[in-house]
Amino acid sequence: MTDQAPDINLLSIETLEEAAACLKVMAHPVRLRIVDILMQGDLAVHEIAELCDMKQHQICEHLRLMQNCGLLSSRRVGRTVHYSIESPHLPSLMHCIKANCITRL
Amino acid sequence: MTDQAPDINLLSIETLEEAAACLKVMAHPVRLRIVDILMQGDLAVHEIAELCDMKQHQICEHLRLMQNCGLLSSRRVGRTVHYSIESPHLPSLMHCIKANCITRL
DNA sequence: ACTATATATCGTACTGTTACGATGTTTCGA
DNA sequence: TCGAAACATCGTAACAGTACGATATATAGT
Repeated sequence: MTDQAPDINLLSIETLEEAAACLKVMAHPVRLRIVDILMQGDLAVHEIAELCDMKQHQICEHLRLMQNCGLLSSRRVGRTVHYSIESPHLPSLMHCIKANCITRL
Repeated sequence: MTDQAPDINLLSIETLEEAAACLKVMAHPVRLRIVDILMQGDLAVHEIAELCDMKQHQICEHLRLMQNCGLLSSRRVGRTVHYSIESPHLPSLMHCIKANCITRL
């Protein structure tokens, strides 16, 4: 005989997958740094690349990934493209990550 | 000539990687469900597996992963093993995830 | 028009994650 | 001590994420 599992409120599969997908996007050191940088002001791709000490095309891909999720937005300024925080949730999420994911969660 | 990147406070690589590793662990729908369940009370592996509608050995691996990170702890009770939240940061992180990663971040 | 700068994309190789069946270990009760 | 239940681990196959060089597109200045 198997004991019955207790009654518990479950989040729906869709909700869980949505949250997991969001966390997956944030679960990369370079993308965390990009968000942290953009929270201090909008910047062009080559400036972000310089601050991250990485090739531009790598930064591009991380930016594209985050833009596709609605986390970031971009606007062209002459030859450069400036990225900025788009999601209003992103700063509070970032603060929470700093508060809870660092020095051994 | 390349314009200089502005002066900006950067989180260290170690900090970023630590935070990313923590997020990676949470970035899975089943593991989110397990944490959500355990926040409502400690349970045995087979009960968690039943609630998640998954095989025991899959749940075991997710539990082990989270226990190895210090997120969960376990104690044996007769034939069963009960898992519980170990990290004091986990509940607040979970609340933040629910608040900021759902319905399109 | 031509060139240099800035950004974006593509194909591919590499690496890590996840699922799954099979097998091993621990504990309880007959 | 034997069998069943509960939990854990292993090997492997499938899959996703990442990095990298090469290449493409867009813009400004000459």
